[in-house]
Amino acid sequence: MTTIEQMLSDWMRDAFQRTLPEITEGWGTVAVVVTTSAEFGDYQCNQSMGFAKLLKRNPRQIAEAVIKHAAPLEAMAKLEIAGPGFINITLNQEWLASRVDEAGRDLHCGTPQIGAGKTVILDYSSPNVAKPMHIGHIRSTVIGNALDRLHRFLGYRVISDNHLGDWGTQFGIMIMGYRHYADPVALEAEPVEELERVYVKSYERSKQDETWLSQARQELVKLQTGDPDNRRLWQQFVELSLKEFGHIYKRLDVTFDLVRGESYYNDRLAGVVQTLLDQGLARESDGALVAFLDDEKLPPCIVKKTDGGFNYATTDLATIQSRISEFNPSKIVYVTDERQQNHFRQVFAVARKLGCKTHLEHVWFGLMRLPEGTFSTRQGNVIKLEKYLDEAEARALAVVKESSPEMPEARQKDIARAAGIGAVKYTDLSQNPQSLVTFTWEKALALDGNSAPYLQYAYARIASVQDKYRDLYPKTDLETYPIRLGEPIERVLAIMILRFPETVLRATESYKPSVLADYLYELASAYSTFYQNVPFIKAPEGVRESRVRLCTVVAKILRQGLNLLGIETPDRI
RNA sequence: GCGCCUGUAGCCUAAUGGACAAGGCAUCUGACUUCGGAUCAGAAGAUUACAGGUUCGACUCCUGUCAGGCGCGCCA
Repeated sequence: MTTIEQMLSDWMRDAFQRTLPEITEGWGTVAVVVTTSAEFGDYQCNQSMGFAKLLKRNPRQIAEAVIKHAAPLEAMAKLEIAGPGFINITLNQEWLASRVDEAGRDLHCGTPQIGAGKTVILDYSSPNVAKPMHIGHIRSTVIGNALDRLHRFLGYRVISDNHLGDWGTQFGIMIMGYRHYADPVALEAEPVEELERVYVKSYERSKQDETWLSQARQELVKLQTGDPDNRRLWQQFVELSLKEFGHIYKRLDVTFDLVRGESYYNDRLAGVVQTLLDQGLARESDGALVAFLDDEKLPPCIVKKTDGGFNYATTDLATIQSRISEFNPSKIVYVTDERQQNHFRQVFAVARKLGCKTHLEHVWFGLMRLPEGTFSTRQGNVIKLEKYLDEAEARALAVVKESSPEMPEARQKDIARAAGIGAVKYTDLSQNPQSLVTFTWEKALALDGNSAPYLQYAYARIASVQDKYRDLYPKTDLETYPIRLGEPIERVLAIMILRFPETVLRATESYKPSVLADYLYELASAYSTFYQNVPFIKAPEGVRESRVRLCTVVAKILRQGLNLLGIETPDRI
């Protein structure tokens, strides 16, 4: 299966090549794109202007010649030239209807399986052990998970890996804090909260108390050299943290294929540094071992500290090495906040010097802030993720109770959960990840307008149309009626349906789930117009069945699309 | 100081170098004795931070300025 955009682009390129044989290169730029406005048809090609410049010819004449040379195409209803030389394509009505029919039957709604046979590793979420997840973790988790689902949908073999921060120097401080300050009762009730509390307390003390600090360092060394007591403590921190993270991942419907913390790669660190030394890629500088990079703009990358310890760059290099040898991926994708851009540029540069051929991609997103400034533990304005999700569900529940007071409470809660969590996810997925985000409750948990509940609502209404139809016509086989696109809005819907595959591809290739979210909103919006203005159950036979079938395909796309974003689609809302 | 990123109606956000800059919130008008009103139809709201440049064509690319964010060898 190929997308319409792809098919039309190939066809158009062929027409251009026959028209302008004197041009020998640059054919890759010939492409057909969705029109900017419906008045220009369905798809457009802007290439005439580009070649006109090159050949010093009139772009409209080129466009006319191209149309003459174009091979006949079943899908085509109309080819027109407009403005300075745009070639506008209008698709054939019957052909559209048959493609909608096909998309409705296809397992992937017509999306090509471009990932078949390829492996991709997705590294996202990655919270630190012994610290509760806060609102800053939501973006990596939600965006990473959407990319995860998108890749799987395209046929990739995906290995999602939660690369926990479980091996830093903070564990010396942590162990000291735990031994001296931990409250067994609090530890029982809210383990990770308590771990964070004792960590902060121990950290504060280490800043004033030299003895404390050096004891912490010793505890760290003991841990890293395998001291059984410290090892057991550390193990406990990890387990407690994982248990609590697990609750959140369950609420967010996020699962990982691997949960390997930094500690997993500990044994490989020395080897990585040795390789760098052997290959002359790292050398001693101010007592540390440093890899210098060719790019002037990148600072050198420290791979071994003066105290002999390794740092996160070393770990990431070892991780890459390990992942490649174990999984042989075609790419590795990291989803983190913007602050790590330099770090990954460094690591990728060193990895390539070491001969890494795997495509390495850092997908970064803007930090979340408050209107009054940054989140910080010290100011105590950090919002815990658990609380954020609770608030989202509570707000949604209030709306459900208002609009469906007769509904059983358990049901109300289910819907509130789907809508609340959906809203939270949609907030992060519907905008360009790289923009700066200023957090407000009102914005993050909006339930109207361009939001998850709007899409869920559209879906639920379709589900109810289908139910109603089955009640009224239990014996009719819908499939025996053809899809017909009579009303303009039906045609709009058909075109929207057929754009799903190319949208999924673009969202994945640009690592922007927002591209898909945008599309789904437009689709739901078109559907709402259709729903509100065109009768279907009440339409005459034939038209009625065609419209119900169209609804079914829209429902399928909405469901699939929202699923790719990790957003539930309840049948009632 | 250097580097990376961001600047689009009152607010929040769209727009693979293409046609008149697209939506949502808030505001104002309309639409339920008819398939679900968390909806729909419509109105109003913009010198795309500023100044240059490249281009047939710039929110988009280049240069400079201003404002904000983030980062700048031994924390991850």
